[in-house]
Amino acid sequence: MATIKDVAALAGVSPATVSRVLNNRPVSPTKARLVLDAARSLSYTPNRVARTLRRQLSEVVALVIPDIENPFFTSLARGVADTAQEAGYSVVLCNTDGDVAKEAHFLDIALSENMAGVVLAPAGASSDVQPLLNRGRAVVAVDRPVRGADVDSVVIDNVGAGRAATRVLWDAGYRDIACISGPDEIVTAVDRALGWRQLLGEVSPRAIPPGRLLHADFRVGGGRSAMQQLLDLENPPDAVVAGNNLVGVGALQVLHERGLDPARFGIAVIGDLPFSAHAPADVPVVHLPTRSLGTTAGALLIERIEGHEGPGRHVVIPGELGATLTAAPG
Amino acid sequence: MATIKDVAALAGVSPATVSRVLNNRPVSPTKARLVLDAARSLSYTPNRVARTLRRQLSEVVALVIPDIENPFFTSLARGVADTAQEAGYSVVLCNTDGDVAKEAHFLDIALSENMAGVVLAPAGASSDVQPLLNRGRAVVAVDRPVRGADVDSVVIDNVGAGRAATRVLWDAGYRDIACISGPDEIVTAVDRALGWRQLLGEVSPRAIPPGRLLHADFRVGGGRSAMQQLLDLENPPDAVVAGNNLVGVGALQVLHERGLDPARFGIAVIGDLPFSAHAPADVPVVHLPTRSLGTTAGALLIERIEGHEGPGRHVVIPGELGATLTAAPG
DNA sequence: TTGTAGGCGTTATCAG
DNA sequence: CTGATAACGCCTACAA
Repeated sequence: MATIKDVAALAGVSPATVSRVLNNRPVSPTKARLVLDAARSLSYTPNRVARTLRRQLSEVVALVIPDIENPFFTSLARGVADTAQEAGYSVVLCNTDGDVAKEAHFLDIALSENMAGVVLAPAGASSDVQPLLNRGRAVVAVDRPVRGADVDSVVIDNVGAGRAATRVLWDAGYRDIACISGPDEIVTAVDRALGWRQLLGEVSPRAIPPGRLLHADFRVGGGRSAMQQLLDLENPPDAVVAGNNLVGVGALQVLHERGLDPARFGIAVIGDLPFSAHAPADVPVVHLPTRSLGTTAGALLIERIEGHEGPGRHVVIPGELGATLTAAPG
Repeated sequence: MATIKDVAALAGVSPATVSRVLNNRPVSPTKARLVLDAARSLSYTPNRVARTLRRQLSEVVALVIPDIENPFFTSLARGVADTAQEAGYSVVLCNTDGDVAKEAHFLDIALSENMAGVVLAPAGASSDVQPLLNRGRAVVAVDRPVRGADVDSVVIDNVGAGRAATRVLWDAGYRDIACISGPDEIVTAVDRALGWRQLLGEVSPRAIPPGRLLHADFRVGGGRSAMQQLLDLENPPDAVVAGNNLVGVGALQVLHERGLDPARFGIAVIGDLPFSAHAPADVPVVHLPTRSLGTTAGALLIERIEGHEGPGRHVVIPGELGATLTAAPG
């Protein structure tokens, strides 16, 4: 592998001059040309490890997410990558699998690899980003805030999303609306359930019957078992709000397996149904602009990397009622 | 940030000894304890950049894929990550978006970051992995082979998958079976179409009518427009083989929009339908063991990293006829 | 504008 | 078993 010295030797200049050319520092055009030619003929690539060691900062940023198989996060990832790449940073993706230990591991790697920044979609109740912050690294939380640290965050208006999903069912005439939300240590799940409860409190004089709120795993399997549980009740509800996209898929599977038509047993989903192969008409969806979530987080991160100081900024992005067909023409 | 020197000073030993303790080299138990305590109290983390610079090899491997939003690849990614992590390597994911330039960029990063290896799902017709190989880095191709370089590869039996999908339709009684495959510069697409053509040639005396093979984009949109095109023919086919999972989703969307029942207009999909919210009965699927694809590729990569020499090994994994419901209970 | 030299944090070599 | 020292490849004062 060619080093900066090899290039210098071939070009007949000092390594410092080569470095200057490569970093656009003032160098005489003659020598610049010499260096460029030499570099090309040796197919020289600067060693990023050495550069990072010296500069104390790499041009890589990490995006740490809890579930790479959830389209919510992959779409978000696209957003982050677009923004970061435009600013000259490469994004590497780290999948924590919802495991706080793995998350800690990746945060540690980001630190000790001298990465410029981290966009973190926290896996659990708390994440230790303090070492990163102490070293002056840029950190942005996305989807869920990071507790105990004043970092920028970009989140969905989850209460609003919960309200919207519930309202659409109420307006359609359903009067006993259950809610399958996520684990109660996840704030997004709590907030969406809160929105559901709020809206019902406003529109309905009656108290919510018991057993109407379920905390499921935020995955297909969680949605399935919760839905089964609801349908097996003595007096099942007549509609349900699915707390996220995967829960929605699971719930729809169960409805379909039991021969229940989504147009009769009401269902509204918070988050777009991924790769839906069927028409949207029957299933109202609160569209969550995941891509924007990502681009916004990416933009905040870049600003921090470029030196923005000050207290944490908190962006809340609203969802909007829309159709199911997200993976549609394109 | 604490360095190895700080730890050495606090423990009253030399940096070399600290390094030895941290790397499990023979050190007297007394000093080892001293070092460990000092390290803990300074919450010392070895600087990976420096370590990598010195060792010329990091403990990170890259997984380079063309479409992070395709569940085929995210599932594969899980497989690679599992295997690699077990062997002590961290996996970072690089999304090329099907863009050869981006792919080249990430390969370059892998090289100049001294990553231990790369699992590559090639984006296009050719990928330049030679610089990696020249430096002795481990490289494994997955999903598609890398042309012009003798690297290990793990691929699906695409011809077999094409045959299986076609056969199930033929056996169900369909006699005019079209095929929507992918771009003809992608070998997986070509092979699946080949399987389709092969099987029809064997079972049917008649020639295939014109316009029955379409090369679409391997995404939902591609499946949609191809399906529309087929249905708009003067004499449309009575069944179709969808060349991959996303094309299958697109084709099913169009069928549904036009009120065509998949049980009457036949469709078989190569690859599991992601997040299907409906019952599998109507849509036969050739299940592709993506996770195994990933774990196998990961295993080959680790072997190479650990020093395995010799010519490229080529693993072909068969698909199997199965049900749609992949995101089901669990 | 250019070159020399030192150091980023770690590990490997070589004495002791 | 342990310590001093050089080197990994690069960048950046400092000096010329």
